[in-house]
Amino acid sequence: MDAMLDTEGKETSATHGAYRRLRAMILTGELPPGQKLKIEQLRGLLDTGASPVREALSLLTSDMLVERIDQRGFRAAPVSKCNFEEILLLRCNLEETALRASIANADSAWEDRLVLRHYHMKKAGQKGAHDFEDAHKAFHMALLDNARLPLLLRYCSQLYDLNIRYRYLAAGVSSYKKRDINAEHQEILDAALDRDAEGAKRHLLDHYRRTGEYLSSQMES
Amino acid sequence: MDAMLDTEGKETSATHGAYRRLRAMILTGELPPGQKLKIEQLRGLLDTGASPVREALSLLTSDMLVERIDQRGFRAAPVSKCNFEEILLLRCNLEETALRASIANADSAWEDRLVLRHYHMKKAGQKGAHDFEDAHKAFHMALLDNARLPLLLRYCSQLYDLNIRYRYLAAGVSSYKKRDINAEHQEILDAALDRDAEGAKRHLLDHYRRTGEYLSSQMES
DNA sequence: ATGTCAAATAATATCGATATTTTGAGGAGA
DNA sequence: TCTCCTCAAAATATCGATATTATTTGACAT
Repeated sequence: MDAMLDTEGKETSATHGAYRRLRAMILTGELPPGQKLKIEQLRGLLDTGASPVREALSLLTSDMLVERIDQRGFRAAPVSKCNFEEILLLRCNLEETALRASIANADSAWEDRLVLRHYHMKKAGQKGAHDFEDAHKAFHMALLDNARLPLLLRYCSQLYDLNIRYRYLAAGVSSYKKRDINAEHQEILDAALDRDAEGAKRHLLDHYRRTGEYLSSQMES
Repeated sequence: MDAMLDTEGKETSATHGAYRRLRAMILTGELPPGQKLKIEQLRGLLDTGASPVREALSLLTSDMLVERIDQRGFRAAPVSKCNFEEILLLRCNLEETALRASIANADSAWEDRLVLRHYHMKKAGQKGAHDFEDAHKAFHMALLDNARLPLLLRYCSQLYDLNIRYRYLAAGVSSYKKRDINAEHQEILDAALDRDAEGAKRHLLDHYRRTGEYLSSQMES
């Protein structure tokens, strides 16, 4: 009998809502690396109870976006060049494995999915849409998810998120899009559709390493 | 002024205590795969409040030992041959990377650590000590931790735990120790001390694959 | 006899409050 | 003047209770 105030009604549970919002704030840098995350402060910011905030922070700990310190609460995960380079290294390693397995399982349903994801990403990119990030991730995950290796996919997804956090922190998404990544994505897509594992892997890793060099160069802080 | 009842006093926080105990119960199979984990039931079992139990389950979700279902609570992660094989695959991939990086950074301090861990493991194994598992994991992690890649190490540790869960579920620890793993460990250690990356990797992966075949054969259920 | 709907039951998710721990400041002693 | 101890203030961790949500039971209609 609480008057059904949730007219927006998007979130199923307060915990999940807090999780998504905090996650977005950390990924975009709105909550800067290393910042102390006080329950009370966040409780006010998200206007919800302390329990959902606390549980959301716990969940973010698994994603390595939040660190828990002894009995002293939580803080946003710190960043470092070392950490960034490790993320890049692991992504190259794991995504190569996943991509090869995906291509090994290739079928026409997967090809259809790839083409669609790529199309949606291009469309979102042209409109400068807010959901380009989501479409971009969906395309990259679609490249990998035909491997049918859920643990591996989970790790790739985690590392992907950690990486775009660095992209946001370095310069925001705009400068990233200045480079012609359309051509790079097209190359990856074409190779995957040709079931050319070696070529797809090369294009994909080049794609990541190029972004990596760009970000690394901006990170002399 | 609560009379200082915690004479055992090992646990720093109720949450962490609940986490460790639940983790152990899931790894050993005391809480079988797929079982519904009701808060009330666990609250009684660990005699603590509902909040620590809830938070511990959240943390275990990150370790992929517990699954969260919609708004219907938690359950112990299910097992399958597929899942086991994926764990084995990822371990081989990730541990090879970590081991090579560890050896590339080799120094005498690391060698000392390795020798000590190996000695402790052997000692615990001879006595049939309860803490053989801990020593075994410590040795394997010591092989990898000189890579100084914390994310990678974390993944390896997670996968290690998921793997010993299958070992417990298949037969308990006893039958595993029947095989002569001492020789295998010695080969790995010697190759690592020789800074022979290729040999160490071969012995390590053989070690895992042999265990994997043994467990796979027992898993026609 | 069976399928469907509704009420009862059980479990979860959330809230408000308390107790414990940590942090910081200020004062006493060296 | 510096160090260490004590006390106050703030934040966290935990508990008990409530409201919300799912599940089951049972009755009724088909």
